[in-house]
Amino acid sequence: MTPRNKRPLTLRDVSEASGVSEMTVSRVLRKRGDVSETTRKRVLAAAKELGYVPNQIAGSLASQRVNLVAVIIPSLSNMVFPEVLTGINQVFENTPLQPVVGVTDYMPEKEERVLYEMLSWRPSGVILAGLEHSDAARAMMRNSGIPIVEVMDADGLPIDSMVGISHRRAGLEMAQAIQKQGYKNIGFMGTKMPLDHRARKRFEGFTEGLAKAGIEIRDQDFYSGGSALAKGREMTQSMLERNPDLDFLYFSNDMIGAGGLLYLLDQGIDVPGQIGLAGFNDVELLQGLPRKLATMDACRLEIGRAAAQIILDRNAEGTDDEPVLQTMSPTISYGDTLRRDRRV
Amino acid sequence: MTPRNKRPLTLRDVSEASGVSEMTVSRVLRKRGDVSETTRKRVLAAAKELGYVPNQIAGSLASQRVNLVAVIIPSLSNMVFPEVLTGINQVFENTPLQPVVGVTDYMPEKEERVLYEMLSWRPSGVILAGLEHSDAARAMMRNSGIPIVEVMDADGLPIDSMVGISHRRAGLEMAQAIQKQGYKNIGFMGTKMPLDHRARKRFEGFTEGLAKAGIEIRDQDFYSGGSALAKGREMTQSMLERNPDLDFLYFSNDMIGAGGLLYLLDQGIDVPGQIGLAGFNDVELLQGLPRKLATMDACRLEIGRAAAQIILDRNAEGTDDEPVLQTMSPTISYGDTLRRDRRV
DNA sequence: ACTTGTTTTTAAACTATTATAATCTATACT
DNA sequence: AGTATAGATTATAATAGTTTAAAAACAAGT
Repeated sequence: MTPRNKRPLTLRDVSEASGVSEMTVSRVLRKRGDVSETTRKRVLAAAKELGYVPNQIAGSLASQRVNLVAVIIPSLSNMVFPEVLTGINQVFENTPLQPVVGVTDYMPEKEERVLYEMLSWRPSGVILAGLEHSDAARAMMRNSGIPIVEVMDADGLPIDSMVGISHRRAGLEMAQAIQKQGYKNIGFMGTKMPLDHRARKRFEGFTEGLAKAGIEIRDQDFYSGGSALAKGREMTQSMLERNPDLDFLYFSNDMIGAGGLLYLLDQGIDVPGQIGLAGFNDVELLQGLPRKLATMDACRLEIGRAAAQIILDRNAEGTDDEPVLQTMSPTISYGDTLRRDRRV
Repeated sequence: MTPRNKRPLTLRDVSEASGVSEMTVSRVLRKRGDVSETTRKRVLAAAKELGYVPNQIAGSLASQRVNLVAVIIPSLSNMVFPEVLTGINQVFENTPLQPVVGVTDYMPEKEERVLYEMLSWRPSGVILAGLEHSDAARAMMRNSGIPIVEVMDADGLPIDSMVGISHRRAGLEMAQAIQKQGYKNIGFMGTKMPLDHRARKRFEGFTEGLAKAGIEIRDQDFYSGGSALAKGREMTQSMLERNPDLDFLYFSNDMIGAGGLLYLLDQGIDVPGQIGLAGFNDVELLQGLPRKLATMDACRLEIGRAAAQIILDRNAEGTDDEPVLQTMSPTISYGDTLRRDRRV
């Protein structure tokens, strides 16, 4: 094997080992430019023998090109964001581009810090969740001169490109569907809002939708932290103890919705006859529940794919740098917890 | 605001704007070395005015120091790995080090590719899941000259440092606990093994533990892909149809275990009286289930924290580069699905 | 020997940091 | 007051490992 070198290997080492210039080695390893088959083989052999790994730091500095794409999301424990990531990964799979993930924990200051860190690596693009950012963050992105894609939300003005759904509209449509099915005494449960803008917008759309039909939310409750499933159980229990006459519960996400559903089934309550339920996101988890929760697909995979594609296109040669605005339309999945007797 | 510059900003721009040398600007921005308060303020003002973001590429090349730590995990959709990440993040929070995540999808070739990519950025360390890697990957890591920490598994020989639990032992201990409680007709369900070494080791330990008590697994089934919860339901159903006399089901992870639990409760089967259940991982999700699944904590957070700490220590001044080997001991949580009448 | 076209080399970026040198300031001493 | 000197502050020059662009070397065909 290669002896324990103190000094890390450079192009020079490979060039000396193979008897050609550093430049030729560089061209061989990047598969760019013409190199005779003979020298190519020789160089490759030498590189492998030494165990040489190119130094991207130096390469990127010289070429003024970095194959990294900053992906900034609020959380990894939400399952929603990893799925967006999966979409991004799919598109970047066979390209030189590579996503680098940063997590903000829903905190604007942390988003700003992470963004600053990321931009200091001069990435080829930025994909970040949401449209709400600190002034400083916005300024940094505008000044960066690289393509920016804000994802998952379409209610607002993007800095550059945007791919998402209207959460306001999602909430509104769910409200309409619920109301059309004759539910009247409606309770809401969700995350504490100031942090999660998309949840807030859904809630606003929801109340607006109900208001149009002259209905007002009868009870509401918010949580933060802890196991969403467990919170769903607890909150549902206490809400029903407060308001036994509720006939529908709208949850701001599927996890607490699932918790609520499990609680109701436990109690032997008729779903959706006595009480209807709906969540949001269409997470995979729901497939395994005894009854399928009504929900709305957030188009996570598609959003990730579309965002990555925009970055990819923008980095291609000779493209106009026009911002792309893409709004996707989620559809309601009625499942087994939202009556659909009357046609919508 | 700053005009739309074509050329990205450099230290030189800030130095010209503030009338000092580039070096001084560099020192101010890095908060290193002595700079008078007067010039410091002037430089900071100029940098902010211009919207300058330092170029880490150039900085890292010059200083021969990169504040990135490569974290290579098999999957983001497993929830187990994001939690390890959380632990890592906690430790790196207020340090200059920053984790960069790469995903392998449990594929050795992809692991090799990702590792190569990561190493080409000359990170300050590597944290990666598991002890099984391709020869090429192993060679790269040995040659890299940076601290390597293999995590989550302790059954095998690490390249450098190691933090994890013995999955073999975990399986074995669960087997003993089950057998001690008098369960005799035991079924196993899990992921397809060739990909997931840790699941395989648990299984091996489990069968070994049963064998010691003269028990043999009565039925087993493996899945891949799809919603783990749903798979748990389906597999449990079909296994019980095949073998109605089973009195215990051991699942290779909590998610399919939860699926199995929900199915049994649905069917009105007495748990743990008629059939006992156990999973593995102690995922948060379990908190919200109607009955708490017996499981074993995989020490995910602690493992992440310990691994990060090792990298941190190794990067500190004047430290011996001794490999650290750390084996954590998971404990059984009996929950409500594993009898504990007879004391262990 | 003279193009022509391919292959390889040389020299100059790229943007910061490290190390060293130069300058400035304030204090102490004659 | 004048100057030496330590200590603080700032500037200059060299360097990191690659890539880009231009120049040179080489081979083959006429």
